[in-house]
Amino acid sequence: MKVKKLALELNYEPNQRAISFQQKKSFSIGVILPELSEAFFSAAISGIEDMAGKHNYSVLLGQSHDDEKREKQIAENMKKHPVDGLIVSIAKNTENYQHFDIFKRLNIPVLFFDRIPNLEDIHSVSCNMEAGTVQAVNFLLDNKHLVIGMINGPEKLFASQQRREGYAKAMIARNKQFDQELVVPSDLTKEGTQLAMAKLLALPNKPTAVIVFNDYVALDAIQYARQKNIRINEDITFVSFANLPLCSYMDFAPLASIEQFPYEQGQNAAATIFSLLNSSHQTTETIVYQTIRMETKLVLNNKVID
Amino acid sequence: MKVKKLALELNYEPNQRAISFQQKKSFSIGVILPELSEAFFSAAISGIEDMAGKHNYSVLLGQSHDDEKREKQIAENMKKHPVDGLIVSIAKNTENYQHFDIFKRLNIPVLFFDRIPNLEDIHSVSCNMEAGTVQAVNFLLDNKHLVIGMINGPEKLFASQQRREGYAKAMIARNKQFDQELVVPSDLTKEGTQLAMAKLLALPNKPTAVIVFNDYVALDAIQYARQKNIRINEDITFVSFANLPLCSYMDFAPLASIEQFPYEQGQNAAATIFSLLNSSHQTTETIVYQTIRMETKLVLNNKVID
DNA sequence: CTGTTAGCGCGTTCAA
DNA sequence: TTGAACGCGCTAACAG
Repeated sequence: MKVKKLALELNYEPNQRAISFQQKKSFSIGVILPELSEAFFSAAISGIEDMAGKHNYSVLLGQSHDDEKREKQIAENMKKHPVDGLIVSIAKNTENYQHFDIFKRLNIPVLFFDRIPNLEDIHSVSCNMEAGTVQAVNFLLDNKHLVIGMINGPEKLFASQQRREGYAKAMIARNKQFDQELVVPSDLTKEGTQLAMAKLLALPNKPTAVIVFNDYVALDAIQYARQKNIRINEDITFVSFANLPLCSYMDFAPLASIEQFPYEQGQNAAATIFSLLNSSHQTTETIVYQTIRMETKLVLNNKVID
Repeated sequence: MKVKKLALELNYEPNQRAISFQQKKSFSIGVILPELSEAFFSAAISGIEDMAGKHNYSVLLGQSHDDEKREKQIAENMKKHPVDGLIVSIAKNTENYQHFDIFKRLNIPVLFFDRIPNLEDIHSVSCNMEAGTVQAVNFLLDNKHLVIGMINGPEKLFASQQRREGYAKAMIARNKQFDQELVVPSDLTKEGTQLAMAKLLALPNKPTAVIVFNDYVALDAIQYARQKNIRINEDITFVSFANLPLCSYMDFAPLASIEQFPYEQGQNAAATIFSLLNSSHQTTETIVYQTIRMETKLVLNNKVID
């Protein structure tokens, strides 16, 4: 107590750097995201940061710009720093995950988030996109749409596979025929999306509704359709993923969105990392891989002006 | 060379933690922002992160959610970590800057960014909002608008003072009368903005153009005007600040925006911090405070659909 | 030029 | 219960 009193008097402050060094802990977790300026990811990091704050942890940020090389370099940086845990949303072209192997060797947990590799022996937090797509299809079928198109993402993305899978399963579950031609991929650029939309419109059985990979893609698709004088959500109804907050200010936005709760997903990811950090203290021999699937929710875009 | 060879063989890797400890450097800079999910800030951090990467530095992120208490706590965290430098965009209600004083004592440079305190002895990177507002006023005057309203931000914000100042100066420079009543504040919430818009519309000399604090506020103002059956950019023209990328997808958005180049501003802020870090090595007796003002640019919102 | 050592600030351990 | 000493991994200073 004498020490404590004196410590306060001299306003002594422990040197965190020394503690980090000695404890072999940095009290920070790394987060690697493709693009911070996308609403989904900025909401996610917001959730991660808030949860980290609650655990008195800091967040080290890296942005891959969807570039595998940059992603590798950031991972390197995070390893050097080093972080106690890592949350990663992989770049859209990343197919090699070796640059995350070192973390396993160093006993630093890596948790994949949203954009997850299609692997078994990893920790992950993501949305159940298959179920989400089923929700979308059911919504459209319930609204008497018979021909449903889909503008999907790049085929190698796990998220694209899940959407396709959900689409097919939902149709079959409702005793409808699943037509391959109604699913067209986009590379997520405006041009790619326009091309995809053009393909759908050129089909003999032109769709009366389209499920789109995400809201950004939806806006491009809608823009293209309007240029072709198609009445949005009348001639063709759009349903999308993500639910951008700004959609409520738009006159022509998807009728409904599959909400993925990025903020909550981020919180969940961070919470999971912290639980892994704590459990890794114990001498658990076998690693139990956390695969957390969060449910999506179909929400109508409530237009403020109608 | 023998050592180097052996080091490679054993694939020895230096322990960054020990280096940090010994060198008293963490090779990371802290960034405190009010809200990451706002497009402006997410673009800014993108620029900061990219610049930091070039210097092999990491970015430690904190989000104040415009809460002074939270801001304080994050600053505390950053100090403990500790970071080598700090970039801060202050919360909108922060009026006390004492929680940043400790950094000065620790010889850790603090650079204020965009939301800057109205003080002399600080480093800062921000936009010249006064000049930006002059651009906006001139644009409107050139387009034959005689009565120009302004929905400003909270009056104690430096950014609000600058806009007001710019408005007044621009009018006087063009030999027009500056009418106080045409400047109404909003607390930046939707309700506050609607109230402000209502005030403007109730004036005897109703404005034919309105300069709005930022694009988010503009969208609320426009929404309110539309509900009153006012034709946007016909009955009343809107000019705003920030230039949200999604505006190009909207049918009713401000006619023009004062672009603030958040990404470049972020890069600039980071570059400035690094120059401060290097210069603080030398035994410079007197601190030269960096006050960097970046110029804005008026851009027309090019509608893709017209 | 090469090899050795002190010491950074903490927590832990061991001795008193 | 209290206090002294050690060692984490590195770099800088110093000695050979």
